[in-house]
Amino acid sequence: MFLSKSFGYALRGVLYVALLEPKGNKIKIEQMADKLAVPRHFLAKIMKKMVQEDILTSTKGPYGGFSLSPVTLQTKLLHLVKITDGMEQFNTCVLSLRKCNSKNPCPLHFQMLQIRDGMLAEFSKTSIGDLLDKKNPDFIKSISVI
Amino acid sequence: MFLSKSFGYALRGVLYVALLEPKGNKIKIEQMADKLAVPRHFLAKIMKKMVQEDILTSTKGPYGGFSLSPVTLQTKLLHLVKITDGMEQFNTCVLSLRKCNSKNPCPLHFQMLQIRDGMLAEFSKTSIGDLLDKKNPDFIKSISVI
DNA sequence: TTCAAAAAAGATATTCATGTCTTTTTTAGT
DNA sequence: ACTAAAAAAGACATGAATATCTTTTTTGAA
Repeated sequence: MFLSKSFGYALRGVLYVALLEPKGNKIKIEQMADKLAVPRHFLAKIMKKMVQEDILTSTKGPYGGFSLSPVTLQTKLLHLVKITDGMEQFNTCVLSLRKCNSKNPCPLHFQMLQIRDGMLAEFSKTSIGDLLDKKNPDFIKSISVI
Repeated sequence: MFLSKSFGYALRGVLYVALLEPKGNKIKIEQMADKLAVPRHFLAKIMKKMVQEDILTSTKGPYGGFSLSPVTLQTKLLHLVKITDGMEQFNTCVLSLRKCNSKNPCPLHFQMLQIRDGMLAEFSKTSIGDLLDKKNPDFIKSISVI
C-alpha cells in the first residue's frame, strides 16, 4: 500500500549515489546492491530508468558507474513515483469506479481526495536534496539494511 | 496504491446490502455481482470473510442470502481494511527498512507517518453507517458501475 | 587490438493479488 | 425423503510486481 518496493529501491539508490559519489569514484551497482541489501538486477533496472529520465547519469566500462546528473538533487520525489509506480493511482477512484468525480462522488471520494492531495503536496515539494543529510554521520545507515 | 481492489469490493458489497436489505429480502451474491459489476466468486470470498468477522450475516439455502448484522452500520472502515489488506502497511517503513522508527528514522519516516496517521484517523472514525446515504436517490449509482 | 570491467538488455522464475470454475454443505419447501 | 436454491469451500488460471540468471554493448587501459 502507499508505495511500491521499486519506489523504495529507487529512492535509496539515488540517495546512496548522492551521498557517496561526491567523495570520489563512480558508484557500481554491485556495491550498491550489497550495501543496500537489495536484489542486484532488480535495482539495476530501476537505476537504468532513472538514467533514462536524467535523474542520474551513468557510464559503462572500466571505472564506470553511476553519478549525479545536474538535476539529481532538485528532482522531486513525485518524479520517482512517476517512474516506479505511475500517476494513475492519484487520479483513479479507490473503489475503481470510472465515473467517480467531484460532481458524481463515490462514498469515499472526498476522504480519499484529501489523503491523496496531502501525499501529492508532500511529494511535489520534497526533493532528493531535501532528504539528503550529509552532516548526519548515520545517514548511510538510515538507508542501508532492510 | 493506497488500497486494494478487494477493499473496494468489500465496501461496495456491504453498502449494497445495507442499502437494499432493509427493503425486504436477503441479498443474493448473484444479484450483487451483477449490479456492482464485480467478479462473482471473488466477491463471494470477500463476503464470506465479512460474515466470519460478523460484519454481515448470511443464511444458506432457498430464500437465503446476505443481511445486516447487529454491528454492520457501526463497523469502521479500518475493520474492512484489516480484513482485505491487513494492517502491516501502517506499521512498516515505506523503504522496507526493518530498523526504521521514530528514534532511528529513514529519510521519509516522518512524512509518511503523517500521511498514514491521517488515513488511519479517517478510517478509524468513519463507519459503514456514516457512508450510507439512504436519502440520496443516486446512492446506488455511486457504488454501482465500475 | 585485445582484455576486462561495467551498465544495458533480455529471458526466465517466483510470488501474490485477482479472477474463474467446480464441488460441497446447508436449508426451505414440497 | 427429495429437490432446488443458496452460501461455503476448494481447485485452478491469469496478471502484475518482484526477483534471478544470462547475454550484449560500451569503454578505458595495457
